[in-house]
Amino acid sequence: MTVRVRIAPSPTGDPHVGTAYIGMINYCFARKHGGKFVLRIEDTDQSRCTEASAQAIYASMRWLGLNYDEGPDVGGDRGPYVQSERVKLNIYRKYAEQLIKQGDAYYCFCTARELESMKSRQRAAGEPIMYDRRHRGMDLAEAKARVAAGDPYVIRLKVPLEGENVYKDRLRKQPVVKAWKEIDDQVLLKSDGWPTYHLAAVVDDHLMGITHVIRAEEWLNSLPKHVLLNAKLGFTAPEYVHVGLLRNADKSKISKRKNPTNLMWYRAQGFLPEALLNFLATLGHSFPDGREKFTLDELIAVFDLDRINVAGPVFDLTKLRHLQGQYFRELSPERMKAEIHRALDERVDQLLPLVRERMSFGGDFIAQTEPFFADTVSPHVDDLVPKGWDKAQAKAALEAVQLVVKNHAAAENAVWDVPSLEALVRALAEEKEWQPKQLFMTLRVALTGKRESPPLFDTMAALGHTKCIDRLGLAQQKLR
RNA sequence: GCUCCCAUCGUCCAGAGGCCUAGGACACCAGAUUUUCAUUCUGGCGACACGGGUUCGAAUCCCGUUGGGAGUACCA
Repeated sequence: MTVRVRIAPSPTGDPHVGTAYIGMINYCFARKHGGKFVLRIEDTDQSRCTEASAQAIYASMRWLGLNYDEGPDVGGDRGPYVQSERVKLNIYRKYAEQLIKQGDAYYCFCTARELESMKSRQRAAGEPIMYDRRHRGMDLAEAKARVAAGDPYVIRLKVPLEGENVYKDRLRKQPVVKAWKEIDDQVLLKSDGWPTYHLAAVVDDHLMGITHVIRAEEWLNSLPKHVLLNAKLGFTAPEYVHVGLLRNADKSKISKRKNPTNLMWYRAQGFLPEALLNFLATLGHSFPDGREKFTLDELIAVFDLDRINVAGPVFDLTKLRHLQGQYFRELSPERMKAEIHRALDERVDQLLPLVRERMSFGGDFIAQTEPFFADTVSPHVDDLVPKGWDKAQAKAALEAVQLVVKNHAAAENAVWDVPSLEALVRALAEEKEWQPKQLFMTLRVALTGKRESPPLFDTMAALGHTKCIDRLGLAQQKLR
């Protein structure tokens, strides 16, 4: 049996680091066993999925070097690899109807409102929250008549009422036991006629000849449904393996509020794909000889699915940065130069509008923008005190602005841009009855170390809040 | 609430009953090298969640407690 594995991301939002993590494991498993690695797009949620997001997934997998043998943009003979296209081929409905015919699924005509009140009643009563199966016993002829009459409906899976599902996940010591009565009669076909994840994934894994489904732990609870679905549909089920979820520092499931989860972010930041992949691989997997820096090919050589850790690892950028440094320093001069150019290009694009009018030669750019690149600036004390002000006043002004700006930066959805900064500082000047001319000069010197600079608020915006706050504080110390 | 999963330094990983006085990496601290910084090197700090079993012997097996996580959608 040749191994066939897949990743099946949903194209909602940015390509996710969790997809890369699971992708890496699947990729290694496939390569290790001379099998195939498939990418399938699961876009059965019509309201949330976008084509742009799918494109971003392809691009980021390619960037990482997680090259799939079959997928939407590379083809393959088990396609199409995008579920929305498969919906149009009527693939899923056929299986849902087969289940109806067999008596393993049924029509349900509950409205969203009905379901909602059912839920709130159960919550109030402290009961488990589940669909109460009110249409499960409906006569099939009657149900079909309602369907024919145009009543909106879904198709639900008939889950056994008693007994339990026992599944041996190769990563866990004990078999996973789950009582059927804990499991809902899952919707298989939605009222829009599209399949839910459960139906689509099981059907496609079968049709695409997937032998091992290696996925995140969040799916463990719905495993019995997938096992049942395979059995009722007469499929030989793939082996299901559940690996730990990536975590935030507080151990919750990794989220973009607490971590950079967007793969495009890493690319934009200049992280090297080798470093990211290496880092991801140290999460949950280890080399028998303890090595922690290795290439993808080296990893494949020793990869062992049974050595994957089930406990969800905390995703901590610190170690990634260390690895990134190692990889970066090993770059050939040519590649390093290319990386530098890339980083520089971005900064030039950002800063050019600020210095454009002050330029006479290309090289002027370096001197003009020096304060933006420097970690710190050293303003001259005399320059910090404009004509008509004394040291104490300049210091008080810097302190006030620093406070205002700090609060602004810490605010929930603050925008660090020119208009908001200008409004902020001008309002302060007005309140304190400070002349903008003098105030702005003090700020300019504090922020850039010079009496001449691009416009103040553009400077602040381009500098970013961390540097602004730091430099405002430093200047105050100079005035003591 | 209910169900399921998990549990070794701050973090990532090693440890498959005696090789464990628990090992490595990152981070942190100290020292050496470096004109400085970074790199590199050396050293230090630092964990088997708790309680019961099983066993001659438990980080390792079992049970319980506690803690954490996930699921509980016509989202995936």
